[in-house]
Amino acid sequence: MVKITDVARSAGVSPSTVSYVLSGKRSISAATRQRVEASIRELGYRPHAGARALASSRSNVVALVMPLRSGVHVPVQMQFAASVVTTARAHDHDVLLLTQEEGEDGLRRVADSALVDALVVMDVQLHDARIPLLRSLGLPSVLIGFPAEAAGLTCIDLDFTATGAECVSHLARLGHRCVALLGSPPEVYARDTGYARRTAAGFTAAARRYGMTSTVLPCAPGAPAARETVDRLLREHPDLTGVVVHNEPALGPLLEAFQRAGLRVPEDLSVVALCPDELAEGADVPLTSVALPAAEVGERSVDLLMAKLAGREVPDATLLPPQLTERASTAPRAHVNRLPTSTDCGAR
Amino acid sequence: MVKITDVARSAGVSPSTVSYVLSGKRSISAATRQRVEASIRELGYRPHAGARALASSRSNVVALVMPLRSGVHVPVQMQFAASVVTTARAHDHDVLLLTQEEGEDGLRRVADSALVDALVVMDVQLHDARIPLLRSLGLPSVLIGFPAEAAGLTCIDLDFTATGAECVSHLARLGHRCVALLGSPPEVYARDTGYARRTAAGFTAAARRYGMTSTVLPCAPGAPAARETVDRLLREHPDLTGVVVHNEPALGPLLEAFQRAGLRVPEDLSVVALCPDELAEGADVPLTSVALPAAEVGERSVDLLMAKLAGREVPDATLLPPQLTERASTAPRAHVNRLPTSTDCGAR
DNA sequence: CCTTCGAGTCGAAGCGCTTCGATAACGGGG
DNA sequence: CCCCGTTATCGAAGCGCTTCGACTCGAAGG
Repeated sequence: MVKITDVARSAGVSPSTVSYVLSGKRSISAATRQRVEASIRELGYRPHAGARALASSRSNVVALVMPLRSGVHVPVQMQFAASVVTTARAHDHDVLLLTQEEGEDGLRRVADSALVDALVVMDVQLHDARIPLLRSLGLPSVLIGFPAEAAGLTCIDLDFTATGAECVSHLARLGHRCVALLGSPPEVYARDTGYARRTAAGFTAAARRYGMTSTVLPCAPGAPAARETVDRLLREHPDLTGVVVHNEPALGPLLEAFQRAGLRVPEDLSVVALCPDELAEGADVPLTSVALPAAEVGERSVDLLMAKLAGREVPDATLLPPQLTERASTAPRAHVNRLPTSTDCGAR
Repeated sequence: MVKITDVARSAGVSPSTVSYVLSGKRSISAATRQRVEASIRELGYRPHAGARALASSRSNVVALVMPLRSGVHVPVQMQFAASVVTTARAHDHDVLLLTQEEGEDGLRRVADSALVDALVVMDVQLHDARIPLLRSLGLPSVLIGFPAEAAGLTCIDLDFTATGAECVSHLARLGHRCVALLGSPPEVYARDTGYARRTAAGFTAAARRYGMTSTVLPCAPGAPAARETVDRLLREHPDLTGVVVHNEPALGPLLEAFQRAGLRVPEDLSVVALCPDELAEGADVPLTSVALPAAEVGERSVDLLMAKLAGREVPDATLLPPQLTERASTAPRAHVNRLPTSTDCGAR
């Protein structure tokens, strides 16, 4: 193994000079720098990560805590992870993979042993047991998702409130007057998930602004439940012409249930989905949708982390604006003129 | 930060004794051990990973090289990753996540900087550029998949030859006499993928053993290509009653094409798929299938790695036996008595 | 002309841990 | 009773790097 003293000898300088060439923390004359860099290349020198971590108390590794078997759409998670790794590498950091199951002990372990400098925690719940720990750990961290008590923590996610609103706007621009949000199963609203409520809030508020009739209906998984939900919806709102579906597993069954109820998409019913683009594109009628921008979330979270590591101030909350992609499942409300303001709707 | 000298002082022993309690590399009296362990717990001591790595030249981290954006079924990759992380943790190791894109430089980097002790490399191609590097790196590694020149490398994968054979056996037991393997697109066979050929070889050999008529047909992705393949297959083999599909993206289109051609599954045609269980279960007619045992591959690869790290000898090749799960898509050939040997077919 | 300052370099002191003798205490065989 | 082999423990020497203070040298300022 070639070490810093070998490089130093070969370049005719002291080890500390080599170190300063590498870190840039002190000025080095151009001539020396070049000699050192040549020696490094020639010898194929790579600093020993452990030694470096010990001396500098920086490991240049960030932990990524992933829900490795959860229900969240897995390709989206992958995209996120890929983006985290790529961005971290761009900042000269590596990524240590932790599973959700390791839990609080795992976080404490990697933090206390100085294995990592910082943490990215995915899939944060409203009342997440890890929150107090993260506060006390003394390592910079970024959370994907917003817990109930987010003050002092750095959190990032899609802006679900704006997403709910954006879907309504889109339908409003198409002339729809009566819309519904088909959301997660009831237990999700009750449970620890902030995004469901925020979407609903944005949806409802926007509908009120537009003077539209709106409902929010939870929807259990499974085809029978979907049929039931649809039946009830159409019974209670016979003039419904637009729905927003924020429930990935129920999406297919719901669409089928609408079809079975005699509604064609988009002629009789416009549908906006909150789901990955692949899913929206793959549907029988390609769906107008808002996707979770996983790659961007990953990149931004690492950027935030690096800023914190550099001692810079970062905002507590980062909300990414929704991007609605118009596809075939939404159309102007039949027999109604499009509103005069109707324009392109955000598909970029 | 609490360090080993703190523990030593608190327990009234020397730092080296604490170290030996932790590592078990020298005998320690029960009394001393207990005092030390109590101090460790009391102070919440965690060895500094960097210091440990420096002194012991062991980082207790393994690298996992993943194709983070590839075409392989993503949930299967996730399952694999989860299994690797969990198993590694059980051996007191952590997992560093690398992307395929980091390539050879990435491997060299983490190896030379002693960031990791060992490597798990997924998605190994027949002529993988990383093979020579892995040989020269001096770190233990395990490859998922078999390169052309595997001698001296530790490789593990599903036994695709046996898989091809097992599918044929299943069909044979059901009385089928004329079968086809619908495989990957032509370029995959030409290109760098060992498993496609091995499946085909096992398939063909088994068919010969059973005295069956058999064909292997590549299949391009997309519905039109699927229809074309099916048309050709039925034209050339009018008495075909069983097919094995080893091509995940083409699976749906192929099934549709068969239906369109007037063949009902399983009444007119028995279908065996090589695909994840979820996909097989989710099909209109649940498919008899052989799944890639991702969790087991992950666990076994880490076990192999740990054995190598411990200096034990391990087999070069580990081939996991296929597990065929019988579902609704295969049935006895119509108007033909089941073979007398017909029994339960391997669904466990 | 002497001081001051910054740029550039070096030497040495650790960072927290492991590990290799060395040492001591203690039985047991000759 | 002495020597030897265990067993249990300690002290010290690093592991390879970063970083801090100190030093030198030349240029700029008074």
